Amino acid sequence: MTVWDRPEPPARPVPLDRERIVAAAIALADEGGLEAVSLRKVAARLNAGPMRLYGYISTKEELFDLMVDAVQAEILPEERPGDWREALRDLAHRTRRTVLRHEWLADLLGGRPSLGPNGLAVTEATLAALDGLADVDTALRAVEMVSAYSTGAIRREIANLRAGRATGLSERDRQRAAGPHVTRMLATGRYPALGRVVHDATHVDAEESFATGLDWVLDAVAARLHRT
Amino acid sequence: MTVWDRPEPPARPVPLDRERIVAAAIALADEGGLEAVSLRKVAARLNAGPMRLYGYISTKEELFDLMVDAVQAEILPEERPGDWREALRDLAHRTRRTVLRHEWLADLLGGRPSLGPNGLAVTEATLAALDGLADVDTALRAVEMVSAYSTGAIRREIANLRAGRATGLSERDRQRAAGPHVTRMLATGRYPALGRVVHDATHVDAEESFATGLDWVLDAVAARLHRT
DNA sequence: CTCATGTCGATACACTGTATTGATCCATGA
DNA sequence: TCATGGATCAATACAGTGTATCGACATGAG
Repeated sequence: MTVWDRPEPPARPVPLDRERIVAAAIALADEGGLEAVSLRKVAARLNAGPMRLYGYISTKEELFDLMVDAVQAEILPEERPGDWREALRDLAHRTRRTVLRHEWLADLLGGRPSLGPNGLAVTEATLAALDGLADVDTALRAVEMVSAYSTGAIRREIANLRAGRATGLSERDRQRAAGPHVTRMLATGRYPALGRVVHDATHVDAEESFATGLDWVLDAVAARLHRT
Repeated sequence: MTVWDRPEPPARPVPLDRERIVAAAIALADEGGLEAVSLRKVAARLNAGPMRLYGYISTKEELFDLMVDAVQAEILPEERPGDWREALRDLAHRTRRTVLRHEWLADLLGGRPSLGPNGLAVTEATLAALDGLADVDTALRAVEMVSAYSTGAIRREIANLRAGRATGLSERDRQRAAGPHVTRMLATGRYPALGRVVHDATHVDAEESFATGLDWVLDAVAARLHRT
């Protein structure tokens, strides 16, 4: 058997690690949303068979967990501002911007506890902002409230954004015209208060709306802090 | 051809409507979570072929929308309490209890705008609570903030509940021991504030935690109302 | 050089949402 | 009364999913 008869040995498989796998999955999700992430496509992007991934993760959910933790690194600020209020505000806005960069994050954030290193670091940073300003119980309550508001508000923002994209209307148009369906519903007269709002509310862009709500929430925190 | 040769005519198909379809889907979701809802299973529960459903809905997402709207009826109170604060609190707690009855709702609520009749009715009821107490802009901001907090907090509660069920630990144990993984992470010393909280925080059950956070949020609303 | 070990990928399975297609029914017009 | 048109429904089909199983093969030890 000469060299010419023998086939080349199979290419040594590309070395793999979780980081590479997660990066590929995130790239897919950034391009086509969460439903574009399939184990087959992730593996294909790494020149590997689908089953190869099961050495590094044991379920697709675990891949999602890793993805969330990876992008949560983008939330962490380099330096902590001195003021607690500024720190909390900054964290909330960084979270929002991160989700805007990775819209699929809205589908996962809050869906499971974030126990990865970066997820814990975000919680740590939030708690640290209130360090020494309140007893642990108050601080915990405050952090939970702020993050509940943030994730809820961000999720709605993304939902509206997607809905707007689907109907092809701009955000402004959607609030006013609200689409033929909502217009018809309002015409029934069964939603008077809602009708007034749709008709009279002054439009504010999403970031400002988020910021205002956040300010209210932070006011609530401030009230409890100073009471101590 | 005698009667004996001819087969019986095929059973007239069971009449179908969206209500029946949605009810079947909700039953499936209540039993086995959202991922237990497949068009095939829903159809089977109604003695119909899968394709039959496409006369009533044109996509699975639409079925989800209908499911959400259907259970949102459970949120609406029979009578509106006089006090705005009581009204908002009641709506939030009703939302929470509804999600606890239908855990899958946590995965959908906030994921898309709720534009069905009941979804709009919930928004209407929330807005109506503040009617005449503030200008439309303030009222809208308040409603958005309260509902962002509610959905965010409820979603986290369900997430924790599921995680606890998965590890078999009770809610109390999870907060203290937090599982071997978190214990190990805390031992690294990289999360000092978090460590203090896990160690020192007094345990409160989920409902009380939700109620407290909600009170803070409502305080923030009150502050803006009286300012007018 | 041989053998055991453990890793990798092909195959397979049960299942998904949905498009297409063909049969079967009812209501209508002649 | 019969034929015909149109609608309704079920069967089949397809491309894709997550994951279990298992055979082959390269690599390290003896």
